[in-house]
Amino acid sequence: MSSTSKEAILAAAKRTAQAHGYNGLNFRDLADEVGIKAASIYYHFPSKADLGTAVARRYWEDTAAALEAMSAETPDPIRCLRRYPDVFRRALEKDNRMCLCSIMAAEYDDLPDPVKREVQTFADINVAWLSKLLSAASVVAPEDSEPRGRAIFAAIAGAQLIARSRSDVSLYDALIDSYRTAGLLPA
Amino acid sequence: MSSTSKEAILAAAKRTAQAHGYNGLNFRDLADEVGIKAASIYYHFPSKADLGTAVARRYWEDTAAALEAMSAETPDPIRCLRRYPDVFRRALEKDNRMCLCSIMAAEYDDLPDPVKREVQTFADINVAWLSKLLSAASVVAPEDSEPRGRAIFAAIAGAQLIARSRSDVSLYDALIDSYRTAGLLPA
DNA sequence: CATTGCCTATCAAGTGGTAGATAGACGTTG
DNA sequence: CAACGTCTATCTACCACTTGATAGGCAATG
Repeated sequence: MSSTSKEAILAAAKRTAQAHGYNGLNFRDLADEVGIKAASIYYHFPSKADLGTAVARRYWEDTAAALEAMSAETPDPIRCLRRYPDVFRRALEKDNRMCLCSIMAAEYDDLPDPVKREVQTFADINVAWLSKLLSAASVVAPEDSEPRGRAIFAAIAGAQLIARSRSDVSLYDALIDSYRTAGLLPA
Repeated sequence: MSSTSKEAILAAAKRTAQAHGYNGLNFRDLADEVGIKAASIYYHFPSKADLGTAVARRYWEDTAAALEAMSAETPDPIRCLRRYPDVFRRALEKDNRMCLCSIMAAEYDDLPDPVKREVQTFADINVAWLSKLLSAASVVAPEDSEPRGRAIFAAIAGAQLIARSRSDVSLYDALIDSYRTAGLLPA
């Protein structure tokens, strides 16, 4: 079997990065968690930048798959859109973590360029998914679906950020609720 | 005059932290920027945690003053609320920086407790100011003004975060625009 | 016997923090 | 006035530790 280690490294790095960001990643702790030595990580990832890129790419790939699964499972676009905030809620539930790409957006200046690109792709796939469903649900005019999708994505990222700064998932719920009341999210 | 250095350190630390966060602060670079030696910073701030706390406190104090000035200058609450997003826009204009407290919210797990408290206070004063004006402007029912204030604050923080990840101020403007269209912000 | 996957050992750079010295300003006191 | 002690603000010189990264070796597998 080729490298179960590689997958384990990716998984551990993802968890750590969701709590401490790209800068919070370090090879020693990562290796400890996986059960190998720090130097061995270099066998699988030639540099920290490569590891960071792989983690961020895997993250949006997984998210894209999860979103596709969600819209397959819930064909009604309005009901499906209603479930979208749950995706971001789950990170908070799991030890007050964040969306990997939000935390990396905050570190933007310190990110290697390839990592930046993956972070942007994450935003792109979210906005694309949202705007497709907004369009399908006729929540907004088709030409407004992309800006609205972007707005929803940004607002939810913000809600997660603020809720995290209080370690309070219920604050996240309250914010999503307010977005609905205000008309940003379909009620 | 007692320590112009202390003020210079605070100012430099604020600038750096708005781009690289609390973890991005380091005494050598800070000292270089101010024109003193790293060890000398310890004369003014006994530890990095103390420096971070002082920076964050100063930040919300300045913000509170700016918000008060704004509502004094623009008595009409609706017009004043319209100006609120400008406060966060200015950070992006200045070399793609962020609100200090948003970037620190992302680093939440690595923050000393006193710093966390200052970060939360920043959110508090913003929400209080917003909900006061929302109430005065009768945008929402008085009992809904606080949740709505929170929602606006979170959404704007999110817009700043996303715009930063693209180094694109015009994206921020577009997001604020969408918030207005959607009804989150008074149009 | 070459490749795979991991190891030990080490490095250079950078980190927050400490110890102790110094130079000048200031006020008090003989 | 001059000598003294003290306070302020800074310095030089370290230290212990962490970081990403490299070199080279070792055992198993096919």
